[in-house]
Amino acid sequence: MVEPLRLDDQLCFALYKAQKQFNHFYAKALAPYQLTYPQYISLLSLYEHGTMSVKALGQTLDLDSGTLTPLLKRLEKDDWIVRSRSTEDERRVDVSLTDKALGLRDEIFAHVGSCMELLDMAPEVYAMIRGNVAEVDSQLSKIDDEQLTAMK
Amino acid sequence: MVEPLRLDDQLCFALYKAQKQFNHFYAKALAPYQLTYPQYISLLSLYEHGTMSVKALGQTLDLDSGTLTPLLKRLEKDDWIVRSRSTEDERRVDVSLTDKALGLRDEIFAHVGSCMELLDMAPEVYAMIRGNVAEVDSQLSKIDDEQLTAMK
DNA sequence: TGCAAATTAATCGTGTACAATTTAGATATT
DNA sequence: AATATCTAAATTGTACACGATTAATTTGCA
Repeated sequence: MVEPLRLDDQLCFALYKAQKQFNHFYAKALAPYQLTYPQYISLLSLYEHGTMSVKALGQTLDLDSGTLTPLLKRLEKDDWIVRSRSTEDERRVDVSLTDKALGLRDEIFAHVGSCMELLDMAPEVYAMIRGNVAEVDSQLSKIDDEQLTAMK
Repeated sequence: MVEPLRLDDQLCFALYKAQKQFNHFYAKALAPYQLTYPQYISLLSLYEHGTMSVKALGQTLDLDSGTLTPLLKRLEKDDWIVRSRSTEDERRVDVSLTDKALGLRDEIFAHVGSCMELLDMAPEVYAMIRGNVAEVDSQLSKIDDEQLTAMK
């Protein structure tokens, strides 16, 4: 007597689909700048924190060097960022914004901001849902890997 | 005077991170069965709807053949599904579950169900958040691609 | 000082995603 | 029937994601 798992009842699936919709939304919104969503949030983090090591950037985005290294190389090729080996600690690679990136900052913020208005959602509702989703993230992160693997 | 976009204020980023946490959760929960999350939801849809064409399966998951074809080939190699060219319409490929998949159905549902309890979230809260996220998905899907590209 | 342990990026392999193209088969129209 | 149109799946190319490994440095400590 096992409860069947229906796809549309599940939070994971709702998140999975919504995240893909956002990806599509940003693909269109960012098309003028030839940026993907992961590239865009990398720039957002750099706008917010300034020059950072790959490690530090990865911590703000929950991404490791296996994802970031090729992504940052593409951003560098398109002149959004510069990667440079730190002189004080040769293990580190510092990522900094180019003049192009700094110059386009306000324009990108304004453009994305106005695209966002098409979502037509009240700020309080938006913030509430964001908080709920962040809470789910937080709860999931508390689950120990061992708890899950020991389950079997 | 442009409003700066802070990463942690944004719904898209909360969704992005929560979805990745769920991926990690399912990677561990599904490890005994050697299934990835996209493979798992493909099986869920087949458990729910029975044999389906690649097209129909893709419609339930919002995925196209570019993603599904290689994924289904892997599921077939591991004896979860069988792909067979339809006789009535030779363009179609029908996907059906194997005896292994049908035999493990209840066990998988029970196992994932008990892993899910570790999330420790009240059913009403879970359902409320799922509904909110689905609503965001729905709102995003209403935005015309032209509206966005015309924005520039 | 000298060397083991820890840290940081980069690399490699596997598995999605998705736009765009191709191929084959079905359907509609003349 | 012949051709154009449409449809389904596969293929190709680009870009993440992430676990695991490797290489180069730095740090801790005997």
